[in-house]
Amino acid sequence: MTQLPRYRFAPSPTGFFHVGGARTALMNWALARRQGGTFVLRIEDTDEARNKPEWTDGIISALAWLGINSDDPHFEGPLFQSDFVGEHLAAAQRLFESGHAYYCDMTPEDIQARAKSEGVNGYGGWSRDLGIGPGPGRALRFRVPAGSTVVVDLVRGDVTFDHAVIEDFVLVRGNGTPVFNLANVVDDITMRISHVVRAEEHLPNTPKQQMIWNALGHAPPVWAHVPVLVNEQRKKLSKRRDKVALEMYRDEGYLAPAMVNYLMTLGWSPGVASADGSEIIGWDQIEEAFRLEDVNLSPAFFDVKKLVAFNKEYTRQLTPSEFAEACDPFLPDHWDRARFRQIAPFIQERLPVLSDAPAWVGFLFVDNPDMDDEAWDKTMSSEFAQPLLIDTISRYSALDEGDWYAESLKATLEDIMARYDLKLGKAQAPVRVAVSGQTVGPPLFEALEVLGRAETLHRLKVAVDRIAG
RNA sequence: GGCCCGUUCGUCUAGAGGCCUAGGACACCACCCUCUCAAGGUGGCGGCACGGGUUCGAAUCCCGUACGGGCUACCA
Repeated sequence: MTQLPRYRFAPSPTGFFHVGGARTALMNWALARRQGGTFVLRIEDTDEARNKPEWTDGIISALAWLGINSDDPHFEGPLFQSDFVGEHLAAAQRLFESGHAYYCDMTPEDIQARAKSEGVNGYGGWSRDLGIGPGPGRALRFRVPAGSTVVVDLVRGDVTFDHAVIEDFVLVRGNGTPVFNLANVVDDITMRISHVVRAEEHLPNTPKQQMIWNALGHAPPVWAHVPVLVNEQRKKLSKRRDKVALEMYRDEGYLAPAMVNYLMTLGWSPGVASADGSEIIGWDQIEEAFRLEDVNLSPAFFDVKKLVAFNKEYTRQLTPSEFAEACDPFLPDHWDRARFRQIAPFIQERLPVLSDAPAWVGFLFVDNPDMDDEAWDKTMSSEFAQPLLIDTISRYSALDEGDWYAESLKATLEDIMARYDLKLGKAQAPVRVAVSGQTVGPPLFEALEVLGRAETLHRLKVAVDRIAG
């Protein structure tokens, strides 16, 4: 009987969800689903995290945003490492009884002092044959045997670690609490995890964990260590230096499918799955094509510029109503949503991120648009600006409300500009700045249509007065 | 310091000894299109870290060097 694969994702709650974690979660998710297996979410909850359940909620909602839904049949959890302490300790006891572990009464200070006086590095297995029994303050250490461990890794191949450089590491602290490596392995064993896919930084832990698996009488899982994500300095993305919180990208209006797609292209390529050479590829195809064997070995730079390019592409693919709805959370509450829906199609293919929406169309929702002084000076200093605006006012005034449409507004301005021997590109500039306060924005005439006759004429007059004054 | 991992355009990658005059995507530049900005089109810039092998032939295999990274807790 072959067991269905069980992938586990084990984030530690820290108050935000790291984009690197998002990527490994996505990889686990793709594999678990394609193979009909399970994605197990196990929270490595520390004391601090246990007192802050909102941290865990944050992880779950971040995963849901990515499309990893906890009500999907392939999803299991969340389970909490702290719920398994009993198993951890039972396993420790077995390890002690079978001789794979021994008690040590040296404190970290003792070890340091000893190492110094003996001129050695680290612990050195001083208590391993002393036959010390359990007791307060005594740590349980793993008896690392002679030899070496080969970690068979799906992305990196075989990696050999010489036991000579692995200390007799601690399994249970002097205070009786299990340590990460033990807890990790025991959790995975009790949950019958078959595949451990995680970031490369865990690779040095792996031989220790594999020894525990073996000592407990189990064959180790399939390992896969994917490269870390780095910043432009090629350092691992860190909370302090870099923008790593997935939530921040979500809150700025990056689309989840864009983020998912982008994250998956880091260290992996859809290859032939993408016939036209584009890296824009849907989740279904990712799920179908993703293979750990194809993951690159070197760290990948998290490039926000490219993320933005993906985001624009995904934004464009939205239907107009989907787009308007997606923008909604980023709009001030008092804005007229019907009016926004009118202009939305014209900014849809222009927005880098959804949170930019208010800046693009804000002039349509306020009484007095903010005037960009630089834009004003640059545009209104031309000699044709004032006369052209005056002509525009008079010709636009002649238009009835019933004729106040983008096409007629455009035709009228084209008529005017001919007299000044201007191209539309030049002629529209003073009007645009007068009305919106900016040199860039949505298509002018559509915006004027939305703005309305009265307000447009008012703003044009204000501008003429300002030039005169 | 020790152990481990890595190194193809600026960035993400394709590339499993001849298909490579090293392909694509993002970025950048130019031109076209165009009511600004986008989008789209065309073109351009730009790379196998270095040195030795192996081979008729190496981006691809081996060794070394350099550089980068990760880990080095009774943290997780």
